[in-house]
Amino acid sequence: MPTTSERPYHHGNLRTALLDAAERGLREHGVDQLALRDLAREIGVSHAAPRRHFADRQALLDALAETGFARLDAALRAALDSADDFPDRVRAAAVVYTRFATENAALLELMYTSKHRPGATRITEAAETTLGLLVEVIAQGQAEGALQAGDPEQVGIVLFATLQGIASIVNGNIVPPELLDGLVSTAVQQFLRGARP
Amino acid sequence: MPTTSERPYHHGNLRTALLDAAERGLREHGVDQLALRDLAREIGVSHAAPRRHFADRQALLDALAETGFARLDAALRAALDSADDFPDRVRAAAVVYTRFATENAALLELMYTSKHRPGATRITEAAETTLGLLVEVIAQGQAEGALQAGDPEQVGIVLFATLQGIASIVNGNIVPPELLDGLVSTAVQQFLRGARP
DNA sequence: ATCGAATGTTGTCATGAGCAACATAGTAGC
DNA sequence: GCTACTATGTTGCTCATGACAACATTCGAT
Repeated sequence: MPTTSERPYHHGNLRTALLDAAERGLREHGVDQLALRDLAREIGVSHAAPRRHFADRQALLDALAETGFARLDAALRAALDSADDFPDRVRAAAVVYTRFATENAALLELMYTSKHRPGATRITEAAETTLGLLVEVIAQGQAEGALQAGDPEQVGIVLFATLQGIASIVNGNIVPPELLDGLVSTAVQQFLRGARP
Repeated sequence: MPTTSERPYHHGNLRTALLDAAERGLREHGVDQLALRDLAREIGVSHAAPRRHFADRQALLDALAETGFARLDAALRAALDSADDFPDRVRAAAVVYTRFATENAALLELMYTSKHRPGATRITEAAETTLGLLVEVIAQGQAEGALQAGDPEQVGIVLFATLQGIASIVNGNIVPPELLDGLVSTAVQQFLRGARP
């Protein structure tokens, strides 16, 4: 623990401060504008200080992506836990996912592009975990007889893809944000119709 | 026409050469690695030459995105033209779109992120045109009675989103590319089931 | 043939990433 | 307490790039 309170001259938790500032910057100005040096300036440390916590810029971005998945996961789990009915679970997951994805557009993009590069296994794993949540929902739905039997992976991925796609085109301004709720609702409805026995 | 043969010293069509080189670079090394100076070097012009054709780096990226939409559009139209049956049209569009999207992953990302910034109206329009193709297919399907009535926009967007989402997660390595065809096929099947009268 | 518009070139600046050498602050062992 | 040792920050470089300005060359219309 820090000695007194304010700035122990070793800042205390630069890493966290960097991540916080980075997320704000990401949200407000986009990835491209995110400069390690800016963060350092904003926080009040020297331009090389971040390097002690993140090997390079990409490492910071990867860390952001990782926490992004963690938050998304938590939100999804919470939503799923408070819905018992199967269609309700699908709806809840859809709403929470698309909401997160549109409210954290830049972060989401990071989450889905940080992984291209080899070595970002933790991120890929995080993404798979999230996807796994949906697949589980599907599997339960099949077990309950609400869905036709079949590979829950396939079906879950398609559902996931639809949500991701909706978020993607809304974030891309191809479609106005006002349509979001309606689209999600249409998608869920069609999904339930298309996948029932 | 050039004076002799090789390099008219005014290169002839730097713009095209830049776009070509840029697309290769994009495909091979990603957007982040795409440097105007590299392109200039590769082509053999001075580092400031590109500026005559693209006001800044982003302008080049925007142009790339625009040609991307044009190519995608052409591919989609061709596919749609050679399919008469309604389900076939949906299948064809789905296959062509996802194929293009996965074979031009970096370009696609560009196409969907260049538009965030204000002023990229031409790109947004291009995206809307592409989306319009799908909406048309849906409208026709409804007219043929193959789909339940409803707002073709809503339905078309959802279909589009699903395809875009599938491409997105494949490109993001969240699911292996081998699954692509199966996913597309599942998605189309479910769509047709979910949206029929 | 001449003049103006396109198109390229050289040179410069500001900025940011990455690295290394050094400084300081906590911490563990004695 | 004192002395390493380690973690964390700082200063000061190098390098690459984007953006810009001033200048050069070529092309095309009159």
